[in-house]
Amino acid sequence: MGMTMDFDRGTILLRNVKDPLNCMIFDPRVNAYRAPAYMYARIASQYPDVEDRVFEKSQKIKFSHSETLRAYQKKAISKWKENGFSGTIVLPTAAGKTHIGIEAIRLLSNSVLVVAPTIELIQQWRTKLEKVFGIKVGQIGGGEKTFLPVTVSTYDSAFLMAETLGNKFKLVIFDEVHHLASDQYLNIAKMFASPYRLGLTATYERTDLLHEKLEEYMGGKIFEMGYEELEDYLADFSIIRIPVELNDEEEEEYRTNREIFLRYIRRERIRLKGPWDFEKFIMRSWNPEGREALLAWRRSREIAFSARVKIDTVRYVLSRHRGEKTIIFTEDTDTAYLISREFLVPALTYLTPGPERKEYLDMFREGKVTVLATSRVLDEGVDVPDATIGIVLSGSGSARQYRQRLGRILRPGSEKKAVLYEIVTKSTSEYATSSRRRKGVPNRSDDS
DNA sequence: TTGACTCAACATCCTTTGCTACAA
DNA sequence: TTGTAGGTTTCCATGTTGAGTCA
Repeated sequence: MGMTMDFDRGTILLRNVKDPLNCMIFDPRVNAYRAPAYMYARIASQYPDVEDRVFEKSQKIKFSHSETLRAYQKKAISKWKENGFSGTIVLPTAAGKTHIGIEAIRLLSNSVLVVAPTIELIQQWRTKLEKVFGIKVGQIGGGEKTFLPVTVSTYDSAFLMAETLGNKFKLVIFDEVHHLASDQYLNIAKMFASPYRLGLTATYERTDLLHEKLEEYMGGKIFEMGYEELEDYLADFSIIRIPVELNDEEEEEYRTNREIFLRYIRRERIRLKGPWDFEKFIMRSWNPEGREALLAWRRSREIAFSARVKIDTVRYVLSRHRGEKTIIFTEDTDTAYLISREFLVPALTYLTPGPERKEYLDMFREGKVTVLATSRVLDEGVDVPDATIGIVLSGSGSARQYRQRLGRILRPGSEKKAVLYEIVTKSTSEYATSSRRRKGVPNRSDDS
């Protein structure tokens, strides 16, 4: 009796195993060994004589198209090849990650699933792939369930259908692969048998360090290039931090609230150091004092975010760049709408319905409006027309968000010098937050 | 198909000096 | 002695999105 290998709802089922590997667990219900599907390639190479029924007989697809790649893109691809067609490539937003994906697909000429976080992104991939290869591309997610040898899908749908999709694609490409590291989505990587894997992102590292888990499933980071090395291709840019002062009233209120918060954590001996410590604080705050401290912290943050003087500073910056395309980023929706009312510009938040969003973005592209106020919606995923000026009015300490926002004003081939302004309230915790997020981003700042 | 809901998942949320037990 | 690591598995709130349901 020869050994056989089948795909069974996200696992590999192995029968007649003589010497099982560590990753295999005996399942008495079916009298066979099981291993997570992602181990497929490793198992297959361990047992050359196995009868492999995991994938349907391989359907080589001919993709007649060759991309002309830039030098660094070629290098990235060859690294991926050297690594056995697996691993993650890290490139800034504007560096043409799609081209790399297309080249990867052409290279393997096999069934492929492209996974991306939003419907908009998978549609972009779909359109692009259909155009480049001249084929029909399937889509799973966003109300569709058409399954073809080349298919795009959202993370959500790929997760929901991993049991049935896991043995259909030899290659999986994860766009914005840092999402894959989260709890549920990681199951996609585990339940897919695909031996070839490509991750793409501009921001691999996560503050919660979960990206370390991607090593096992995606083959780790194999190529990285930052903004500095891309200089030749990108618009010239600079970063200017503008410190502003709270007015007396705000200062007073900020202090009061800050005190309440600090007093509590000092008394409870809560240290806020790592990214998980804040969770602990929340967990331990199931009491009136804790709640009060939490609310106070929230209030103080709010004050720093929406300081009156920031509005005036925005006015000043706008006057210096009249007519240039400008995006104003905020952390909360209220401030985005405040800016919208104050300067009579459109505001884009998660509350803005789809068609309206499109309309605003079109107007911005055509230059009918030159200023957009937005919360976090434009941070990732959406195809935003190029802007040359960015104003970060408030933001989190996330380096990812910061880079993404910077990426919004750094499109290749642009002649104009791009400027990112950061308006930060002095003597509040916002200053530290600002420094935290700047880690790993080229330091081209002049504080003024 | 659209449009409204609801629900679930994800991401961020931080900066400082205090205590205790253990390892080097 | 001096340094350093250090247990709750979950979720105060807000923002954002995708999937699913039902009219």
